[in-house]
Amino acid sequence: MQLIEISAPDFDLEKTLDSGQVFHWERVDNGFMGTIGDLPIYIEQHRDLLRAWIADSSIECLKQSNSMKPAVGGAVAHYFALDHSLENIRQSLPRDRAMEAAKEFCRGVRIIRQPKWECLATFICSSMKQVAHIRQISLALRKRLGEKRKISDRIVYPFPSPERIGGSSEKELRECALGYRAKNLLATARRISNGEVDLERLAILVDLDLHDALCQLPGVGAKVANCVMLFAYERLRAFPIDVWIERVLRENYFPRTRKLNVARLRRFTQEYFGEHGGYAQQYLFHYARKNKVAGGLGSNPSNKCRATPRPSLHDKTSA
DNA sequence: CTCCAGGGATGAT
DNA sequence: ATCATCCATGGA
Repeated sequence: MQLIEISAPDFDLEKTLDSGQVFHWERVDNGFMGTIGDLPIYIEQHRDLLRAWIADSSIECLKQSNSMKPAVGGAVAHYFALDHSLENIRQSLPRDRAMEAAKEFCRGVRIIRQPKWECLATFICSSMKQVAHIRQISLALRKRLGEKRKISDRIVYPFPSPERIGGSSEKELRECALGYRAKNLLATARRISNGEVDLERLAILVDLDLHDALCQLPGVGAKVANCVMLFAYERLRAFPIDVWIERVLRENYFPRTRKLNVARLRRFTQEYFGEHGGYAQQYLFHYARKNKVAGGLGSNPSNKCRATPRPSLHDKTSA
């Protein structure tokens, strides 16, 4: 075991890992066990300091660079986006009532930089699933198809490659509780593993083109594309609209608008929340989910007393 | 038991 | 273009 310390002011590890953007970190002792890419790692936060432990076996793989600790420290800092100026980002967000409450609640929450395939695959599995179950699916996939790694006396499973998932079967994926999502995950994995699509190369595209390219993949629509853009492609303007966020937007910004199509909602989010809209979205999402409120008036998602049935979400418009 | 979940694809208006 | 329906599965 090797300890690396990283300075991390204005950062909340626990809230960040619990905010529904990443699904494979497990609470262990006073910290979290997980992986950054293929690197198994255990991380604790002590005020403005992160303490990360990696296995001695991981060090062998990194021996080529004679400066192993700075490399790992840099990888951790990059993954958690410790370079984002949350002060500037908060400053750039709107100052309405809902946003202010979310900002305060989400102090220290960062949009992390996830590996592209891991993020894409996980969000393909996320459709019509609660956060708890997405975590369960991620674990099942990693246990079933991932390569077992040891750190101290614990075992972790990095996310399996496109080749590994593409080389499995729909039946095997269904056994990971993916249901109808298995077909989509398999098809997308194969498009990537056979070289038809290169997720790294898509990074050169501008937002609109990246959004279109991602939506070509089976199981990827506007919402998942925006999640992947935000969490894996550093597109901080991307604003995924799921059922929670749709409720938040309706109740806070369009309290009594009858006909509010998704195109109009999307136009509003892009203009109103601006260049760091993804942060606004994540803060509003996490605040609403953790406090079981959409608006500030104690309304909640399981409210049975709404006058009209909640319209279904068809988020087809381009970002 | 019922209801719903960080939706997408498809087919009918 | 917009809307309805179906798709598996498990937590609440």
